[in-house]
Amino acid sequence: MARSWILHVDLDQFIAAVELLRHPELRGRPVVVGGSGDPTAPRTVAATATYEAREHGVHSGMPLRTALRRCPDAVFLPSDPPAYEAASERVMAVLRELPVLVEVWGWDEAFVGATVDDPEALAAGLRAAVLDRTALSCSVGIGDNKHQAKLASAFAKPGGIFRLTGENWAEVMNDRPTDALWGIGARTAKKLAGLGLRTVADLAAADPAELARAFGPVNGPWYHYLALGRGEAEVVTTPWVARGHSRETTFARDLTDRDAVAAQVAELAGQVASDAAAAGRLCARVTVKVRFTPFLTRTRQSTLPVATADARVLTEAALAVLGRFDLDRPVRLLGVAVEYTPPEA
DNA sequence: TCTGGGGTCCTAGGACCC
DNA sequence: TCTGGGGTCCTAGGACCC
Repeated sequence: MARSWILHVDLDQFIAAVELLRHPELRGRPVVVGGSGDPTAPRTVAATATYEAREHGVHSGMPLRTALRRCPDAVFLPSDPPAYEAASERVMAVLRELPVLVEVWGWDEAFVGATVDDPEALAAGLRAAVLDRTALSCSVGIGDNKHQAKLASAFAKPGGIFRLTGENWAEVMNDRPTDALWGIGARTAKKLAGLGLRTVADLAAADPAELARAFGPVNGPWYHYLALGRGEAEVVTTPWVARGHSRETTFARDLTDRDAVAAQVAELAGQVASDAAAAGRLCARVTVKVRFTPFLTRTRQSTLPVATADARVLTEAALAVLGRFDLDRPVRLLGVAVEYTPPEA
């Protein structure tokens, strides 16, 4: 009997796979992608690493200098976001040609909604179509909702299909730590453990009211809901409307000069303004972010009297916000973020 | 492992208003 | 004048995700 399913399509090693299509001679070699491709650049991290590089202990998020130490034979490639964006669009276009609902969820993943008898057959069809048309491999998770489908695709990697529904949820998930759930990370897992809740089963059996006291009225009950295997089940096909936008830069060497700091903030504000104008959006609020050495991050924000995408106005506002910081320590990062007004109807 | 860049949503406290 | 209850907006920070 046909019923509705949520599938999560997750491209395998997406960035690395795109790079290997462009550089087939590197197949089988350890490859690390990140920054401008210079592994000696400080304060630069890996966007991804191939399985061959992972065997040497390299992983995404690792400083390139560390990756170079661990795997001196690795090939280091610069990150090329426009290429990944283009590859992503080709994949999503393939999915949209199929008789399913498609909700894009970032560069390398999408949720698919369909009503079918045999979801494994649909998943195999999606995988084959993507591989045939783009030469990229993906894994597919099948669930009753997005949360289950998302976890299922991770179990399916690489290049497989896995079904996680209400039927096998407890069997598959109950003994796993709480941070196996999508939306519970290391910090929350630790706090849960402090309450004696270590596994998904523990959390599923917990009192939502007690969780609300510890984590807030929305988050607490939400964690309980996740532990039961529940989640959003509606596939939204309308394009995502960004809530805001930001630009930030980590400097290879700390900034200590006030004027240099102000100049960088003005530069970032100008970029954000032109991004907003290009997107046809207005900015309602400006936030300046300063990361001091060592790694102490502070933000200050202000609501604009009138929403705008005017570069001069945004730059002045950002500089005024910057003026509220104590710039008494070396600065390693500066950022400017804006919150958009909802788009005109 | 001296720790990127770009997002989203929630929380808590205070201001302010009726 | 020893003092309620609620609603909304603003700000700073935290957590999580890719």
